[in-house]
Amino acid sequence: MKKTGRKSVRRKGFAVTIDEVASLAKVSPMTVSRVINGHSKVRDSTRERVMQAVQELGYIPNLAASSLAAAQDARIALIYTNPSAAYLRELLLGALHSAARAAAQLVIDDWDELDAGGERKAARALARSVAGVILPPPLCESKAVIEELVEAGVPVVAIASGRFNHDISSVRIDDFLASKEVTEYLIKMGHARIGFIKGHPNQMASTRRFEGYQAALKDAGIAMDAALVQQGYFTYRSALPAVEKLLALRKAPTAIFASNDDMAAAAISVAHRRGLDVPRDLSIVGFDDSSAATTVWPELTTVRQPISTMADSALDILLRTIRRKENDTKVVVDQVVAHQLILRDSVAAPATMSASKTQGG
Amino acid sequence: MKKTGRKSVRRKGFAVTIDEVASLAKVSPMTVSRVINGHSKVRDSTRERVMQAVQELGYIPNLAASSLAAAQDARIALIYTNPSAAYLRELLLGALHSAARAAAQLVIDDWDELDAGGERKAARALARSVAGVILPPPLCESKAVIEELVEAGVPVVAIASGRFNHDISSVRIDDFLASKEVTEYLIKMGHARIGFIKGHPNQMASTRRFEGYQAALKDAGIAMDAALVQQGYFTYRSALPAVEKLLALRKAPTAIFASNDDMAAAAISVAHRRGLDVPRDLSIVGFDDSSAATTVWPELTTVRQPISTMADSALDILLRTIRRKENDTKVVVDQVVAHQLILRDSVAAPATMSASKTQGG
DNA sequence: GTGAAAGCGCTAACAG
DNA sequence: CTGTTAGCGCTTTCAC
Repeated sequence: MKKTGRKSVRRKGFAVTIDEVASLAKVSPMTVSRVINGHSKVRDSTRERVMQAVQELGYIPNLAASSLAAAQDARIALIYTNPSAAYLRELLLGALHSAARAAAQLVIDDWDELDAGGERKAARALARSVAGVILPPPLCESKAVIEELVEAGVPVVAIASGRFNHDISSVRIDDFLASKEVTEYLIKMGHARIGFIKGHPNQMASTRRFEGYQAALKDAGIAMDAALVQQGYFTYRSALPAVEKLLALRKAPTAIFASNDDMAAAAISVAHRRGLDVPRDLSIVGFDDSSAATTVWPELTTVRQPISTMADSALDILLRTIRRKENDTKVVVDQVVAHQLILRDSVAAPATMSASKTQGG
Repeated sequence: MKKTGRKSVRRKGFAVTIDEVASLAKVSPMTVSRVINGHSKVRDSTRERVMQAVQELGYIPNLAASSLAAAQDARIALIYTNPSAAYLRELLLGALHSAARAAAQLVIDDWDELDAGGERKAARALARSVAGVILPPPLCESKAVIEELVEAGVPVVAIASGRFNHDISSVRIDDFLASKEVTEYLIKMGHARIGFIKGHPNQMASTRRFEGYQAALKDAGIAMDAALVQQGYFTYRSALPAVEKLLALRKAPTAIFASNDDMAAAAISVAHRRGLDVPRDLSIVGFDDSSAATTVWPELTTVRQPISTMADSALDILLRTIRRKENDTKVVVDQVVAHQLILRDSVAAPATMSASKTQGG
C-alpha cells in the first residue's frame, strides 16, 4: 500500500506515475516498466493496453527515478572545445536524446579556455567524477586527455575522430571513402581541375579527407597539381585566403572541394566577390552537411555526417561498456556509420564542357 | 543496515555515496546532505569535517537521487521550431546548465513539422506531462499554444518574445531600446541613409526592432525613406533580395541594419558580389551576436542578446513558480535582461564623409 | 544542531 | 509472460 499510504510524510509530485498507468491498464507497475523500456517478453495485447493508458494519462517516465533504480545512473561527460555552433547543436541534440532514453546523467563541459596542461588536469579530475566520456574533435586527438582518461580506466568514445585509435572506442564515418566519393562525383560531372582546401592539421579527419581526394584523382588518372591544394583550418576565415589563391591561379580550378561546409561557404563568398557565378563558373562542395550548408546561397552539395545519430551511438556504447564493467571485460569498439552524399545546387558541369565561354554574360 | 546489507539483491553503483562520506566524517548522512546543500544550521567544525571527507572521497552527489528525493524533479519542456543552429545551441547550453544545477528534467521537443492544429494538440498533451514550458520564438507568439498551456495551468516562460504578454512570464531584452541604440550609433558615425531589413512579421521582436530604428531616426531629425525599409524573414536567404533592392537604389544607403545576424551576413555577401567593400563602401550591423556574427568576414557589429543566460533564467523562474504552486499564488514575471552593443569590423564612417570618392580603388 | 525513519518513482532479481 | 519484493541515494519530516 505504498502509493496510497495516507499517512505519508512526503508530498507526492504532481506528475503521472507508473503506478497510475499500471492501475489504469490493470497490470503491475513492472509490466508497464517492461513496455516502456521495450522488453520483448510482453504479450501484444498487454502491451497495447499499457500503451493506451500511457497515452491517455500523458505519462512520461521520471528519469530521476529510473536512473536511480536502474543504478545505471551513469554520469557521462560530453566535453567540447570550440566547435561550430551547428556541430554542437547536433551533438547536444543527439546526446540529449540518448541520455533521456537511457536515463543517463549528461555533464556538458566547455574546455575552451584550457591549455594542454589544463586539459590534462581537467581530464584527471573528470576521471574521478564520471563513468564515461564523449570526446568530439579536436579533443579526441589529444594524447594527454586520452592518456589520463584511459589510465584512470574511464571508458571513452571519440566522435568523428577520422580514424580508429586502439585505446578508445570511436563512432565515425569513413572520411576517406566519403571524400573519395565526392571527388569522383566532381570528376564524373566533368571537372578535372579540382581545388582542395584541407582541414585543420590537428585532426586526422583532415588527413583522411585529403587522402580520399588524392585517391579519386589517381583512380581517374588525373595528375595531382600541388597548386590546387591549399591549407585551411576548418573555419570560414581560414578558407578566405586559400580560396583567393586558388582563384588567382592562371589555370584556376573549375571546382573547389572544401574539407567542411564553413570553408565551402567562404569559397562561395570569395567567388561572388570575384564576380563568379556558383555553380556556373565554379562548382563548390563542402563536407558535414552542417547548418551552414543550407544557410548559404546556393545551397551546398556536401556529405552528410550524422552527428546527432553518432552522439546517440556514442552514449549507447558508453552505457553498454559501463554496464559490462562488472565482468571487467574491456572492450573497445570502432563503429563506422554511413555517410551520404547530398546533392544540392552548388555543383554543375564546368562551363568549358558545354560551349567554352560563349555562355558567359 | 540498509547500505551495508550483505544479502542485497541489487548491485550497488560504483560511485561514492553520501553514506560513505557520512561514516568517514562520523556524522549522519543527513548532516552531510545539509552541508552539501548549504543549509545554515550546521556547526562550523562539523561542516569542515564533512567537507574534508567529501574532498577526500571525491564525492559528487547523485543528481538522480537528490532530484527524486526532493521531488523537485520538475520536468520542464523546451519546445522549438526551426531555430537557427546558433540559437538552439545557446538555448540548449543555457537550459542544460540550469537544469543540471537545479536537478530538473529537461524535455526537448521539436515541433517543426506541426501545423497550427498540431501545435494546439501537442500543447494540450504537453500540458499534462510537464510542470513548465520554455517557449522561444516564434512559438512564444502562438496564441493557440499559449492558450492551451495557460488554460491547463502550466507555467510558461517566453524567451526573447519582444514584448510582455500578461498571460505568461517572459525573459527578454529590450528590443526597442537595443535597436534604437544601434541606429543612433550608426547616425553618430555619420550615416544618414540607413537601410533596414525587417524580421519575420510573426514575431513581435521584429516590430520592436523596427520601431527602435524609426525612433532613433526621428530623434535625429532624419526623415524616414520607405524605400530604405525592406521585408526579411530572419533567414539568410530572405535577406538576399531585400539587400539587392537596397543597393540598387539610385540613392543607395551607406549603412544597412539587418534585424538579425543571418540577414546581416547575407548583406555582406550581396555587397561583396556587387564589388562593394565592407565597411568602407557600406556599413552593416546585425542583431543577436549569434555565431554567424563572427563567422563572416568582416566580423559583424551587432547587439548581444544573452540567449544562454536567458534560458538559464527562464528555467529558474519556472522552477520557482512550480515550487510556489503549493501556495497557489500565480505569478507572472517579466524579466528584461541587459543587451550589449558589440562593436566589430563591419561599420565605418560613410566614405562620402571623408573625401567623397577619392578613396576608391 | 543533529539524527532516525520513511519514501520519492522506478526497476533488477526472482518466483510463479 | 507477469507479479512480488526490495531497494537505488538522497532528502523530507519530526523528534531530540
